[in-house]
Amino acid sequence: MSDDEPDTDQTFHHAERFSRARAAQAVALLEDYAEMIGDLMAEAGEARVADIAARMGVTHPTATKAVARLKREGLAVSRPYRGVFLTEAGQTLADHVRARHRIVVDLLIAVGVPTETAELDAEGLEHHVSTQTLAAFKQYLDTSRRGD
Amino acid sequence: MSDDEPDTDQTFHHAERFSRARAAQAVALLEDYAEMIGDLMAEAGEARVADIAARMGVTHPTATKAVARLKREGLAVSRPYRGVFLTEAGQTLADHVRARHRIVVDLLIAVGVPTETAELDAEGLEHHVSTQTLAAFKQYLDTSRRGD
DNA sequence: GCGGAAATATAGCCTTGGCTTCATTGCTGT
DNA sequence: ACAGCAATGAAGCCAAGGCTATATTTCCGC
Ligand SMILES: [Mn+2]
Ligand SMILES: [Mn+2]
Ligand SMILES: [Mn+2]
Ligand SMILES: [Mn+2]
Repeated sequence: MSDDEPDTDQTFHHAERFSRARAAQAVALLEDYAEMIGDLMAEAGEARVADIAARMGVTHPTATKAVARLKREGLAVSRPYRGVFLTEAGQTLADHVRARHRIVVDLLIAVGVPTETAELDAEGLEHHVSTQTLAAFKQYLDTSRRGD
Repeated sequence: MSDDEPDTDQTFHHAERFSRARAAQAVALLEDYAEMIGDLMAEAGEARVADIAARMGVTHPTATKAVARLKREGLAVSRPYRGVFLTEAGQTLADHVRARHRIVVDLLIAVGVPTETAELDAEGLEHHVSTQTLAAFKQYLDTSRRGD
């Protein structure tokens, strides 16, 4: 700084903000994989690595690596050459993520975003929506549905 | 899949969505650094690595590496032991990112998110807001400001 | 002018999350 | 029963983005 630091606390707030965004991003992949594995189990009865990879738009080894991380974090289990299954914790996460995803899409649509665009943007957006923001979204959808 | 692939195109749409989210994330850091360097130049007349690192909440070598990537992408220039400067392209990006950031914060507040929370979440959210969504946000803010 | 402190650069390490290539296993049809 | 193909696993490469530790340069006060 050119002068004697009149903005030390502002700098701190900036740092805090970026730090939170990085933290959110760090769990984004786990969230998406958990949600998707839950979807596949519900739709097809099982979640195979090949299906996971296809839906994520990545190669099988990449999906396998992600599954390994899920297992390490206690969110999934799997036996060699068998499918992938969510643990209790994984299922809970999947359900939460799915619900949040839907609310984010609905809010985007409610404020005028085209449906297709809302679906696309929500996939990245959702991971940065805090519980407070999610609550505000719910409230908004509720009151705007009621009184129109 | 258990049966003969009735959802091939749905799988494709999923993959497309995740692919877009990954692409957005890949440029998020460049966007934040560009915006911040622009801010520092406007506020202090120059952007030093130490200040950039402090605001990003990161160590100096990390900031230096990010600046190296900015230079590689043609968004910034710098001479050893001197400050960092945005190129024409970098300045354009910074301005665009700053404007988008503000609109995202404003929209969050407009739908009922507490101000402080809006500031925090926007830092991560913004990078996944497409031009279509941004346009919808602008429109919403405009009409809700006009007719209340 | 110079010496010490602060800023900057450099080197090297780690994890994440992509990829390709190749080995191994499972499944399925004849 | 088994041959061959599909699915999975294993190994190893790369870039991004974080870190620590150390070297170098600049700057400022005296
Ligand atoms: Mn997502
Ligand atoms: Mn999602
Ligand atoms: Mn940001
Ligand atoms: Mn921002």
